Amino acid sequence: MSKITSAQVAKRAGVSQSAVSRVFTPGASASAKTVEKVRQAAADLGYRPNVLARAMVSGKSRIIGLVVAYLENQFYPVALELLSNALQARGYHILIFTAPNSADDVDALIEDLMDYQVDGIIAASVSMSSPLAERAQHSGVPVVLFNRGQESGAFSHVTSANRTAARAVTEFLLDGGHSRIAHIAGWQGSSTGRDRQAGFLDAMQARDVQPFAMVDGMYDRAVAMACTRQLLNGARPDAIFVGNDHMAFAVLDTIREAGLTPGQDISVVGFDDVPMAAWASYDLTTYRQPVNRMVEAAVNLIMAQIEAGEVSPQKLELDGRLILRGSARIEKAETR
Amino acid sequence: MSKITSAQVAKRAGVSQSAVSRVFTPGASASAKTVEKVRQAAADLGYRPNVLARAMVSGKSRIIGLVVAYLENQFYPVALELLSNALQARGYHILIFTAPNSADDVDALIEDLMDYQVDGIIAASVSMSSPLAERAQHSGVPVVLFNRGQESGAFSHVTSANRTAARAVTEFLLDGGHSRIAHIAGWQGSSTGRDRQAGFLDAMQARDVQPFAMVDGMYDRAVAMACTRQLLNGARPDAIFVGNDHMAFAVLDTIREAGLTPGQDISVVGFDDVPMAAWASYDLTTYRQPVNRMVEAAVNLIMAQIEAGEVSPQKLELDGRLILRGSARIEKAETR
DNA sequence: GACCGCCTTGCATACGCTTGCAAAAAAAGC
DNA sequence: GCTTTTTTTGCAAGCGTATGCAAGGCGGTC
Repeated sequence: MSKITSAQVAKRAGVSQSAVSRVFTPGASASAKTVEKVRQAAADLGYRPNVLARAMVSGKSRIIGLVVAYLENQFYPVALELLSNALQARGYHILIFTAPNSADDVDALIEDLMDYQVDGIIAASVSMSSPLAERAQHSGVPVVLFNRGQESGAFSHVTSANRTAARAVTEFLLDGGHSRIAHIAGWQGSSTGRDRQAGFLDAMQARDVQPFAMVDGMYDRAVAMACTRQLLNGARPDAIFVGNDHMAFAVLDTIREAGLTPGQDISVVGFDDVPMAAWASYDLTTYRQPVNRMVEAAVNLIMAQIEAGEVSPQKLELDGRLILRGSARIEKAETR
Repeated sequence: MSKITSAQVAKRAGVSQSAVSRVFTPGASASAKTVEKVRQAAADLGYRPNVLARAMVSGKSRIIGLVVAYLENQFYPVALELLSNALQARGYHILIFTAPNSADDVDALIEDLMDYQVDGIIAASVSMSSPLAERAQHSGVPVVLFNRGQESGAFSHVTSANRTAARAVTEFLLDGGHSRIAHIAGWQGSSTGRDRQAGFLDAMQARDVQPFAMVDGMYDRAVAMACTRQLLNGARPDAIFVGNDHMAFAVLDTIREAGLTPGQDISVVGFDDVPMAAWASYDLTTYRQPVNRMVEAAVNLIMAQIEAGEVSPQKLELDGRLILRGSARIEKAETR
């Protein structure tokens, strides 16, 4: 019922309020016996410093705003958990904002977010509008884009080396003897979707082979299924490179629904390597994004920006690797 | 860079700071022209009220602490998203705390949580220790348990009618002509795990049939797989009722791995009806928890407690329904 | 035109804490 | 023991906002 304040603790310990504050402020000076008296009194009363009040005067809330969408894609819950743990370990916590679809709403949401005086913003799977960029920049709140790039140099971001990775995936399929390769791309409104598609095209052009088909799967299960049905109609591709695992599962389901066997009749490769990709029912060959390292990098970036103040934005691209499983035929020579 | 304060807006608008405050406080009185002047000045300067400062004086932070674990179980990301949206719609936001395993750590974490002066706590898939209960109670912070019950009358909670539901599931299997029914239970350290197991036993005893086997799957994929392998060894069950979908997927994978066909050789029924259960590769018959209604109820509960202050804890149990899919054989007569 | 009541507005204070400053106390040096 | 240096401590001023209170402004009534 009652909130205990530092003043109450001070009275009980027979010291001044500021003494109490100093005891609970790391790096402040206090004699051993003051510390002892205060600790005791605090324990008796069940006192804990009020983070909000502290935030007001210090200007640091120890809150990181996380904007997230696509939570149905397992990649994000996983990343969320890792991010939360990493930040908790450093004394920060995550205030969640689930992103709506329209860009306008995202702007409103970020405003909302900044009202909380967050120390930093991590935007996962969300692009930011330019006016917004200005706002954040102007308020001096560091922003890190996670798993999404930004051409305009305003923000830091951390992604996979999507283009290179997609190129590697495509080369793997070509090496596997596939010649009719389709690409169900990630949403073309996102940098990841575009970059992976570009990598796909890079590889195809380098080998001088025409894409069998290329469509935008919108990172959506239903759309991916519809695309797949379309592809299976008539002359079929012998391989499909899918923009992420979430869609790849839909593709696999659809292929089976058509009575075909993935990895045999058609090869399928995804992107992300979410835990589910390893589950027997899907057994999806996919490019593993290094989530752990991505999270670590994102956290380091935002911490550096918070602590150092002005830091020039960094664009980090991390390498992952292709994980071979059963959903895609493998080059003869490579078969062990 | 610069934070705009209400005082700056006041100066520009030629009014007092309190006038500015009143314009941004719903339900406060201000003349049309003051409102106009202030709004204009605020827009010019890009002013937004500081939520933290507001929280300090009003004592309401508009932050809800959410403690969550098991994010790899799709049920929780889904619930998280719904919760976040529902709360955002009411002007609240979620501060995330990912729960560790040990109970001690949970306590530490809640302390941590209360430092942020959250207006309420929603604990999903987490039990709370008694000392903690006292702390929260004493601080007057409403707590709602989500998808987990609590015998001690301290907190509100919202769950499915787990026992009844599990009983219905089991009866469905019995009606389907199964006689060697095993139960891979949810973690027996959780109320949901225990209640569902109790419901299973209720049904079995009512029909006077012995469980083929009953083991604790710990809500863990690996454990569930191990249990399943064990069960498939030698004389097999003809049906397995699994404590949640997350484990049920593991069971299905394991059954297939053994060369058997779920729904034909062995029936499998899960609990939750996460989106993935409907995916073709799993096609899992399962009991649908009414997540939408559960979330709605949890939000209403916590709001009521926040606004009304002292409210006697409510224990809500919502009904869901069995969703028939391909993973379990159906009673002859019911086959359409 | 004087009087009454109501809506607006500014003043001042409080919320719980940190922190610069200067005084007091303790430690160190001779 | 006395001065100098260092550490500890209390005082007081904020941080940005909400709000009770009293003064001011306004229209309406007779």
